[in-house]
Amino acid sequence: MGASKIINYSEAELQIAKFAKALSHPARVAILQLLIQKQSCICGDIVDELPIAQSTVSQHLKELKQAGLIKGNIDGASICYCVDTEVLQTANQILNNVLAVSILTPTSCC
Amino acid sequence: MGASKIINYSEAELQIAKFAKALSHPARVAILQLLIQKQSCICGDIVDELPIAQSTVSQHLKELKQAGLIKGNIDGASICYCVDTEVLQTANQILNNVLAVSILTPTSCC
DNA sequence: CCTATTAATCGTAATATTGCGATTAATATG
DNA sequence: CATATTAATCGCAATATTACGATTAATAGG
Repeated sequence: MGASKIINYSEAELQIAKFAKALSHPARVAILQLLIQKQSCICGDIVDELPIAQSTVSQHLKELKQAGLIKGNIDGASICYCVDTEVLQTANQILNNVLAVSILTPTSCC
Repeated sequence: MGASKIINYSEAELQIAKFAKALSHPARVAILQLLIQKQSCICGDIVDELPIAQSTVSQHLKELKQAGLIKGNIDGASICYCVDTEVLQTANQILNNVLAVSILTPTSCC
């Protein structure tokens, strides 16, 4: 079955998987980077910057939004997207927590 | 098409996407955590710890291995898996680099 | 040599993702 | 009001992922 089994995963595990999934496609990483690099929010400029169709970009933005990584504000006819800094920091922290143990104990055995 | 378009993504973008994809499933996050928590490498114990079939666990391990996050050493009949600490640190650093700009500029606009 | 044990791989089915064109809804502008 | 512009959504096709049982290959132990 394609669906992931409904198993008792911890909140942290689910959170990490959710954030990771959002970043699991280079196009979404590129979009996120664009949103970060531009100081002010860019809107549909992403379509011009990347060689991807408008509908596809919109879909990727939707996924980034659902993962909570970005926010969108209506601004006239266009929509202004930008990064949710707090969420990004939180995501980074959760990941750091998971990796922390491994960083503390350099080489385990292999 | 399900395949991602072959587009000029940067090395960093592709790396992040690759690592993120490896962590984009809670089962793989759980497996990675198990490998980190146990000081010594555990082998097939993962199957006992998680409510997932052996073949499925093997598949997840393969993906973590292909992403370069874990290593596997043959140890008799069983195989000893463990985390590649250096790679994890590198992955974390690359991610931090991407998020750094966003953390420096707190709220952009929305 | 025979038999467990361990873990990879194969085959298959169900579902998810990706990508795009076309359409739609909403706001701006003349 | 008519018309552009912007971005979401729908529908579809191609492909990827997930999960599992069954099988296979390899080693350990008697």
